[in-house]
Amino acid sequence: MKSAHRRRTSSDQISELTTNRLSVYLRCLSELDIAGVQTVSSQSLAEQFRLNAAQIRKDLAYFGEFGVRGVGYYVRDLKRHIRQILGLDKSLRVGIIGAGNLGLALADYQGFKNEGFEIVALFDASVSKVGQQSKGGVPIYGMRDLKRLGKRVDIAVIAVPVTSAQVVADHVVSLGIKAILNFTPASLTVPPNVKVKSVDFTVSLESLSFYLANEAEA
Amino acid sequence: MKSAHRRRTSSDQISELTTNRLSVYLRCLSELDIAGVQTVSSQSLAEQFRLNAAQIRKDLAYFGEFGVRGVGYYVRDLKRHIRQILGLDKSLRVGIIGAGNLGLALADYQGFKNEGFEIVALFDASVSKVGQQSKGGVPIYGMRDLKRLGKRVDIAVIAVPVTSAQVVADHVVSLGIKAILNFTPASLTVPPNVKVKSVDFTVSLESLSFYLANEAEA
DNA sequence: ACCTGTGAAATCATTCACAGCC
DNA sequence: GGCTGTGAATGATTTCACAGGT
Repeated sequence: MKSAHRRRTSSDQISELTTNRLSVYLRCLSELDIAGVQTVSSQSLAEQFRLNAAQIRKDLAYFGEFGVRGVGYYVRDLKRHIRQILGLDKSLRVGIIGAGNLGLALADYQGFKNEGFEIVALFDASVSKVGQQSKGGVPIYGMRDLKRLGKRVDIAVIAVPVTSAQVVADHVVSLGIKAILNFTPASLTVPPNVKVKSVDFTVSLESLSFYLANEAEA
Repeated sequence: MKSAHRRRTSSDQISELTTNRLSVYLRCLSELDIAGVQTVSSQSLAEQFRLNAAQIRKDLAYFGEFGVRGVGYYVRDLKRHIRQILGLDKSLRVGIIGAGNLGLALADYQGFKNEGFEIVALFDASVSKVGQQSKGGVPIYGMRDLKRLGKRVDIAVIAVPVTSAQVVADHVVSLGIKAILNFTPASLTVPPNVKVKSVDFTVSLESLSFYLANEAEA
């Protein structure tokens, strides 16, 4: 092919399903790289997570032609490209709001540091927690300090009680933060230029409950 | 309509997107119930989470005709129905494997107890943790005890390091547990009659990173 | 007047299947 | 022979739009 590949413009909308899979591919590529594997085919990648090989090729093709016909993809190369696509080439700073059990656990979660996220701070409304730090050494600030330190935060993680979630979200938005990872079950309202991703444990558990009640006739 | 509604049989496959939304509707209905609201229309439910009203009606219609034309849905009634559909009318027992930061945080997470899940135990391989308990009082057992107590567990939550995730999953499956909530980034392999739901924090964060890098030109 | 339940249409996502290249 | 990139086909999900009931 004569590089008829049209560079993706920002008006093309990439599905979130695609970007989620890119994350998964990336993790797999990192493992392959560590294992010293040089090249990988969409076929063998697909087998790792019961996915369709064409889907992997298509996901990648949105962003460029990274493969070599007859060979597959060069692991290092593809890894580098995906990191760049996902914006992981520059380190992102994460602030966690809510230093309860969950917030503290997230602050020390190793998976984040690995891919270049930097947990810069915890914030909590409780005076007794301010000045403390997580086991892993992430300092806890008061909510007042959020205004001052917010400029240093690219992604806000909300791990407060559900009743304060919207207030916290509003605050975070007012500081110009454009990305929120929401661990509360609240359905947050934010302006259109702010992105919220929600992780809802209860929904996940209830989905399993449904399965047990309806489809697990084993 | 003359109740031409065909009862759903177990061979109909309900999409997971639908069951996830049922969870969300349920939470909303609980709030409305507490607020003393008696009836609600699909329209007003839809506005709460920027969803389409027809979608809500369709989700519910898979399971029966719960609404009243011209009126909407009776909040209590619908709440009871959804709880039954999701299997939440019987209390489910949850065992958490891995008593690290995350496992301990999950054990004490209030959201679970609220909808009738019972966290019966934590399990950990570290001898020093066995015999301890979470702040909220969930006891920590050794991995050996899993065999004995596994019969009392309907849903296994995996919150161990990624390297042991598959081993733990195999173990859990061998005990006859049919539902797993996986908090590790591992892509678990299980028999077809076992359901795995995965919560992957890194994927969520990276999805936000992609947004910041590509679509946040605000 | 208002609201549900549901076919039909539209949209979105995945998979197939094959030309083109190594 | 093996593998990518991609149009075309299929499948899944959402939305529209309206008949029918209160």
